[in-house]
Amino acid sequence: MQLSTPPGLQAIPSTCRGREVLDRVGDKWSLQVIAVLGERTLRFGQLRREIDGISQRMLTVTLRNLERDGVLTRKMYPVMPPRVDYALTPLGKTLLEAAGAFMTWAEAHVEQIDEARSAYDAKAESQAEQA
Amino acid sequence: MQLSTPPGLQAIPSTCRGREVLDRVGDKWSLQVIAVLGERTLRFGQLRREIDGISQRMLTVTLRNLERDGVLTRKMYPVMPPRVDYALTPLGKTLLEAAGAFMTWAEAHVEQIDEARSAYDAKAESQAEQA
DNA sequence: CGGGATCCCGTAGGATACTG
DNA sequence: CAGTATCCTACGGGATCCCG
Repeated sequence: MQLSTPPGLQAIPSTCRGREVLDRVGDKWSLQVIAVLGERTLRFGQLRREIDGISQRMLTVTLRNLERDGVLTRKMYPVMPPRVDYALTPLGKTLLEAAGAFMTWAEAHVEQIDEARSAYDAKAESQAEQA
Repeated sequence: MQLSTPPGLQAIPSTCRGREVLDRVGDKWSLQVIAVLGERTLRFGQLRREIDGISQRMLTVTLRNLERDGVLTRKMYPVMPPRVDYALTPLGKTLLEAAGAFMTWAEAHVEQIDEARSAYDAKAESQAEQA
């Protein structure tokens, strides 16, 4: 499946190793973690409080995966009580920018999507009552 | 959680209605459907054949969702055998471009991520055998 | 051909409890 | 504080069969 990019349209490279990346970063929490770490280095508990609704389990899992992918670093201080700092790597920062551009698109069009959704649902409903 | 965009880093707008969009388009098949439709209008069966591994069920639900969101149009011809054409809307084309930029980033860095992963796993393994 | 209806399963991810 | 360990459920998504 080779894409012959039509004029004016950027193709999604469909060798699609890119999907693997999306599988990793497209989950429920990764982008939000990356977003808040884009601001500054944070500790575990700070992340937990900044990211609304995340469980400590999912925060741990998400952080481990992103660390494994080289997106962020984990720095542990052997003190009591324990302290761990998380920060984006250079790779993570480029990811933030790339994803940010997409999320900006999403923000810009979410309203338009809502309208399309309402219109679709209204039409579907009016057709349902004909039965 | 308001983001004060640090210098040089594009923030992910964390009002994060954008997550809803990602929830929709970040699933297993949506981007691939959008990608192949970026080339040209296609019929159901053509889509099915172009997108490797998709089941007809998932193709149907994916198409319905994207139609509902105003990303693509569904045109039915009342003939026998049935014929249905799918095409991107203008909204869908802007989505393709935004997502394409992100996927391009993913393609560009997937190798770097693989390396990070290998390094991480190797280190984790060497630490495991110390126990 | 282009689906809808069912059945079924794996897994992402939430809640809770315990630990160094 | 920053996790790890279990348990449990909802749901994404595959396989299969049927229908206009």
